[in-house]
Amino acid sequence: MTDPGKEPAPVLVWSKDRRTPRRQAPSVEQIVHTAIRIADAEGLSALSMRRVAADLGSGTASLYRYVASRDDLLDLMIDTVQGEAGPPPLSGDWRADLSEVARHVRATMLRHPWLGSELAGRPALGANSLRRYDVALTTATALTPDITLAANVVDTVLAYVFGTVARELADEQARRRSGLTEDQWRDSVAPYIRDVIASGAYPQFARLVLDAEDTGPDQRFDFGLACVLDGVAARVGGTGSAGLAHS
Amino acid sequence: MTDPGKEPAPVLVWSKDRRTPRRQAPSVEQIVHTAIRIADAEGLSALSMRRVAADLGSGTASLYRYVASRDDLLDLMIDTVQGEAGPPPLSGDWRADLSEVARHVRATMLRHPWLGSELAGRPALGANSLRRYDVALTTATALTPDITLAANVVDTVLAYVFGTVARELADEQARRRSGLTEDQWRDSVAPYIRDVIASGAYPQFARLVLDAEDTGPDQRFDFGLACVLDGVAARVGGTGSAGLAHS
DNA sequence: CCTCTGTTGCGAACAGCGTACCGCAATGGC
DNA sequence: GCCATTGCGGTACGCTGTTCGCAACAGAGG
Repeated sequence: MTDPGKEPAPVLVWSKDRRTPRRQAPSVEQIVHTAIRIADAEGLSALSMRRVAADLGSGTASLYRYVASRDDLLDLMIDTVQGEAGPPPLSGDWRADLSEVARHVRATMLRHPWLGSELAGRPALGANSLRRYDVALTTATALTPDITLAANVVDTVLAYVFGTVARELADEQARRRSGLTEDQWRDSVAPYIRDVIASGAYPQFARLVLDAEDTGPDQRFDFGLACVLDGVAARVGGTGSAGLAHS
Repeated sequence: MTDPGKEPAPVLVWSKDRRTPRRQAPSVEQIVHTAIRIADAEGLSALSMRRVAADLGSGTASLYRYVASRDDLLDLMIDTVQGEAGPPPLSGDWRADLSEVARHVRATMLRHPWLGSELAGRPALGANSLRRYDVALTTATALTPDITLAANVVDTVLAYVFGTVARELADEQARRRSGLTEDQWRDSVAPYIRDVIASGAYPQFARLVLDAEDTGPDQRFDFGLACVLDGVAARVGGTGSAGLAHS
């Protein structure tokens, strides 16, 4: 450690190595895949440009040759992930097909827990997102030829799916952010919930916590989806376009 | 402007003023309100601890006497905003009341565009959020006494609301992030959409863009909400507990 | 084979972030 | 009028996204 970093001192020619063996170009796909891997494994907060570059073995600034900004990278990650499972086969039965689309979306979000928070503030205009949307629209046109109505149906179903899965993910996300283990987290939330119940200000919530039989997230999802599809069927089903009648 | 910021140069004793007149304590409420104002006006990206402190006229480090971290501040902001409108009056008609709750939630999210992205990754356990949830549960118990089922109903409705409004906000959020004006944004999106349609790969989406009559976000919201409530009524309405029958 | 030129990698620097430490000034009690 | 206590906030650390400009290479032309 003889006087580190004070004198640049032109090194002897023969002692300077060829820096790095000139890594091959990372390419956009590699960057995006690496970023997705990091976000999946360690959460969005661990996803920095420096980190991606390090995992790729390249310099940080090099990434900007392929991706304009971190924001663009996130958009690319989202769209890549939307396309990772092929489109589901369509049976022609609109209800089964829309269910399948919904389950697909949920599976994608659960596989990539960062999707929920990231998708919230962005319009999904990527090629894969659009393909998914187009498939969903196709299934809905089996219910009604009116494209406006079909879009309303698809939007309703997808909104339900997104909202539900976002809440499913919220707990795990918060725990991860806090850095606690699952047990520590439970032990830190439990006393608060106990106080909330003991306060008596939230009687129904208390009843829910104490009495409810937890049916598990899958059943909850299926229940809500069934409700939404029932409602769509009731409101759009028979008629061609009387769907906008109110309440 | 004589050589600004180059020489610290110990100032003469009599020229050093009493620094700052010792501002009064900011208090948690003031901090949270200031933060909300900044986020509402300039977006989440403009919300930094330094910025909040500056707007409050206090030192940055002082905030940490009242708020443990930026993350805690965000949680406090969320819960404050959830409580800013009193609970809606309950009529006893579950459908009208649940609609009212849904409209309330939407109004809150639209008033604070940052709520969408922030709420996505957090469980809402604050006092005001819990009160809202409790009110929603109460309205649902008018539909069914089964608390588990009532919670499923409420979760379904709220998931739809959250998902829909999140998408409503997404466009505006993206535009804001890009820093473009509304016109610039439109001009930058339009050619892409044109290309997408011209590609022919998304026929239904193309049909939607070209043929659909835009009914406006309010009507879209009401349509989806009516669907969800229809579905809930169909699945829970008459029976007491047969709600989990599938598909 | 050499040189010249366009492309690409990336070190270093910059502004700004959240947060921890701790000296110092103002305040309350005597 | 003095001192002990309190708590504000300047400063600093390590991190972030992003830019600039040079170094190193590839391929073409002589």
